[in-house]
Amino acid sequence: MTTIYDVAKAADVSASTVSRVLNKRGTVDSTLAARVHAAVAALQYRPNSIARNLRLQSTSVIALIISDIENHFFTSMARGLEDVASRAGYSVVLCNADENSKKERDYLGVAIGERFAGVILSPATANTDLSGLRDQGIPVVAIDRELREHTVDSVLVQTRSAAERATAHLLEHGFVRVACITGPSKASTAEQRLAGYRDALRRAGVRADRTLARHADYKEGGGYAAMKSLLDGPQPPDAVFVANEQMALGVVSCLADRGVRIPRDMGLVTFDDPPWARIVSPPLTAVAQPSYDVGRTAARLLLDRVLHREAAPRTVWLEAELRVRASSIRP
Amino acid sequence: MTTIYDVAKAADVSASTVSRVLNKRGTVDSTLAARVHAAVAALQYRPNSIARNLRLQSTSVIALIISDIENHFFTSMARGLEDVASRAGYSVVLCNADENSKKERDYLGVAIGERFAGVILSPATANTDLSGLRDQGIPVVAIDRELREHTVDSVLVQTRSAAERATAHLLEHGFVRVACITGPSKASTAEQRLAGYRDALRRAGVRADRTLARHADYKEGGGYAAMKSLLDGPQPPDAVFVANEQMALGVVSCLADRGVRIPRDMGLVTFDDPPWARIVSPPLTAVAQPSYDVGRTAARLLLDRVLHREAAPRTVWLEAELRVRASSIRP
DNA sequence: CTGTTAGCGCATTCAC
DNA sequence: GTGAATGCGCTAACAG
Repeated sequence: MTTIYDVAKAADVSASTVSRVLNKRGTVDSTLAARVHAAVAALQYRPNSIARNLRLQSTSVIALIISDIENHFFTSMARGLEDVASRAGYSVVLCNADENSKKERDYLGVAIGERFAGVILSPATANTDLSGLRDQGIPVVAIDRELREHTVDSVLVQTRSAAERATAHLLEHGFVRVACITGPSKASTAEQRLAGYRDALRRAGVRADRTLARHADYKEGGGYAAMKSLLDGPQPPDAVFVANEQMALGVVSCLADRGVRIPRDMGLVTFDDPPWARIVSPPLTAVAQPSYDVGRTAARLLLDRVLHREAAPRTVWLEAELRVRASSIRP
Repeated sequence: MTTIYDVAKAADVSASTVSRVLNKRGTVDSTLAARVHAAVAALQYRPNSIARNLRLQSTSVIALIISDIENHFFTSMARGLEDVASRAGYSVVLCNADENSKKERDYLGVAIGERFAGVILSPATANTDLSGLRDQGIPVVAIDRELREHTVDSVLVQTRSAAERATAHLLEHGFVRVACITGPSKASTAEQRLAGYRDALRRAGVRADRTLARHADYKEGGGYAAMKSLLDGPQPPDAVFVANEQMALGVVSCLADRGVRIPRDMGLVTFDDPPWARIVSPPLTAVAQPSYDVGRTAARLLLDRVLHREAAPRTVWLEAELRVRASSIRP
């Protein structure tokens, strides 16, 4: 492996001069600088970031730890994050924790061990332990899900009120028995969306015992099973509010299998607006989260935090938007 | 920051002993080991991987550089890779090059600088320069797309023959004027899929001047535009073979906008079998790639390569599977 | 079985 | 404006 000393020897200067040239620090005679550049090119020298990081006690890598790589919300967010971060000279690496607290812990361990410049995290549960990062002074921004301890910067979506609007929309369009399929109760988003659903029913004067909710796993299979169980229940719903994209897939699939037509027999609104929501028939009414903006905002908070370590933690709330399509409009 | 020396002092042993205990090397008196563990816990010590990596001249991080994070093929592959790699003690970080050669170069630079243990890459173009990695002795596995220089391990899918089967399938089902929408010509997969399409037409005795192909960008908008251009052409097709998932989205969307019904007015087969292909109406006939297996195989090749640096490069070909659904069957 | 020593590659003092 | 010396935190020789 070629080191800075090899370059120094080839250019007939000292290692310090090579370092100065490459990092544009101090001033170097242009003749020497030219010799250094020539040597670097000739030897194909690549600085060893590991040694550099060790010396500098810092890196320029940001880890994005997400809970589901198949979820469009996260991938779109990754774009927003990367666009901001890379402009500021950081690289972003993505880690898929897969809704699994152990994997999440492992990746947090990597982030600490490798002394990443920062971590952006969609916590698997509200109890995710960030003390390790804090101890090492690694800035964190939590996204999408609320943490029990509100000691870190966060970017959240107004998911409760959006869920309420979505449910109210179904009620306004003549559906009378609206069900809700939400995510695992350990995920704050799942609870928020469920709460918004209940808000809407309450406000519409629906008796509490007529709410019809199911918890599932935020995955396709869970959505399918939950829909099936609703259809087979004593009083099947005539509309359903689904709390994420993957489960919506399962719900649509289940309804098709059972010959239940949307929206005639079953109104449908889903949280998340994946690309395919527009092309299924009928197109799905969806709550679109500002995922790209979540990523950008998270990046900004993180970069701010690097500069102002001691500032009070901030939480930014972003709005979601209801996009009305045919699946929620009675023919 | 607490270092190994802080722990050593607290446990009243030497740094080497701490190192030995933590890395389970050599043998250490159990009394001392207990003291070390206590000190580690008390001080919340986390080894600095950077220093460790510098000393060891190696890391245990594998980079997966993909060309489109929104493509289900890649995310599913990431799972396969991670399942194998993490079992072998490696962490996987994902880098999204976004079909962009510059970003790809940047991430390769990170991988070299950080001395990652290996790189798995879906090359943006066949000319992607891997000499930097080679010079640093970092193992590489190319996936999905063929490189001009066949000097690295590769995992590829038999995409040409699969494309031929898909096209032949349309012809067998009574479609007579089958078009093809493929990806950018710089991507080898796009050329392969186009070649397979042509193979099928040739074998079926269709005159070469009756082939009807469009290059697009592998994205939704490109698929939409290409379909539009086909419909507006002098002799619109009665079926279309689409070369990836994102473009299929655009194609379906375009056909809906134009009131062209699938499969009555237009047969459709798509490469890639995203989850939504089953729930659109009609469900789409699709060429399913063994994406998860591609990931696992790539991981295995990479791990093998770590052990046998000098072995000849291997290329593993995997089969794709045609999944027939309603979109290609004339009513 | 344990401690001392040295060096991984680099950026930064400090002399010159 | 330049070079020699030092240390970031860790592990592998080596010596005891």
